[in-house]
Amino acid sequence: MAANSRLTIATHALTWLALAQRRGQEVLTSDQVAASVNTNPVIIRRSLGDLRRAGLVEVRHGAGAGWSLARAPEEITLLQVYDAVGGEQPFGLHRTEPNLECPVGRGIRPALNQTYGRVEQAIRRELADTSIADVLRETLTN
Amino acid sequence: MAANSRLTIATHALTWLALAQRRGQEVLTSDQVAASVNTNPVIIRRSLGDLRRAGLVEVRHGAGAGWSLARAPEEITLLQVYDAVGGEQPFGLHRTEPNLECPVGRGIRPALNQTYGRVEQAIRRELADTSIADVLRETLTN
DNA sequence: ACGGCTGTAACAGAAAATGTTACGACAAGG
DNA sequence: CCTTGTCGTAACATTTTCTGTTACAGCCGT
Repeated sequence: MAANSRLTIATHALTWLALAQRRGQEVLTSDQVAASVNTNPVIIRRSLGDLRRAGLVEVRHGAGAGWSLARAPEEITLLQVYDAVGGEQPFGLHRTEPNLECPVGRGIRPALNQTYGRVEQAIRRELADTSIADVLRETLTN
Repeated sequence: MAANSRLTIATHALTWLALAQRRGQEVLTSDQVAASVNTNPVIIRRSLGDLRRAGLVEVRHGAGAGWSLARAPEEITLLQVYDAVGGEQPFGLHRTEPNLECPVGRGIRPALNQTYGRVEQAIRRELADTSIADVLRETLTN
């Protein structure tokens, strides 16, 4: 299984920003976030860069720079994060085009796209139901 | 995106077996299935081997060997296929353990597991709603 | 102007999925 | 019982993707 962890990394960063904000810390640097996630600061800058383009976080440059949430944790859903970091399809179609001379090879891709589309919608519904505030609350109770 | 195509390959093979069966062809060899999927016969043997272990297909050895469905196409759901081929999680957790000295690093994995578990259940519900017979019908209308 | 931090390119490394070759095991049919 | 065609699986090659790392230019408070 090659599941990527981008949604996890981004959610972790946002949750950490939310907690820091609540504690009165205005901004966090990518080094500080990286220390919590336990990875390289560049990974964090890439991830938070995606979130900035989606309008979920703000960045300050220059001396005393760093990241902060662009809106309240209750207003950020995991679906927004998923879209921001480039949501991936759970299932891939054929890597090489199937044999179009076979009736199954010809028609199966649209048929599967239909089913896979329903799965994707189900995923989106679940992700839309969870906010960063929810994740932070759950995180602190564990 | 690294989505793997195992569910797609397995479903394609089953759909092709279902159509062949309806046409009166008792068994298909892995070469014949591979020709429709447009891949290597070994890939098909591996995939159908998973399905055989799950009781979804039967195999005949020796001369005149090949594969056939072990039950009616209406009785095979994509959820069974998903489980047979080793369903993968849509989202991965951190690759390296987060910093456990940080409250977020300590509690976020169980929190995310909870949300990711709900997503997984939603996926399973959708897959359970589609059978190979459904896929075959959709495939032939396209 | 200085210093600290972001933004991004470029490359290295690792991991996973897929594709390929090869060969032993097996069973139907002569 | 021997031939023939196919499965089962190991071993390896290839491709792709994700992650990690280094490096450096750009920005902006102080």
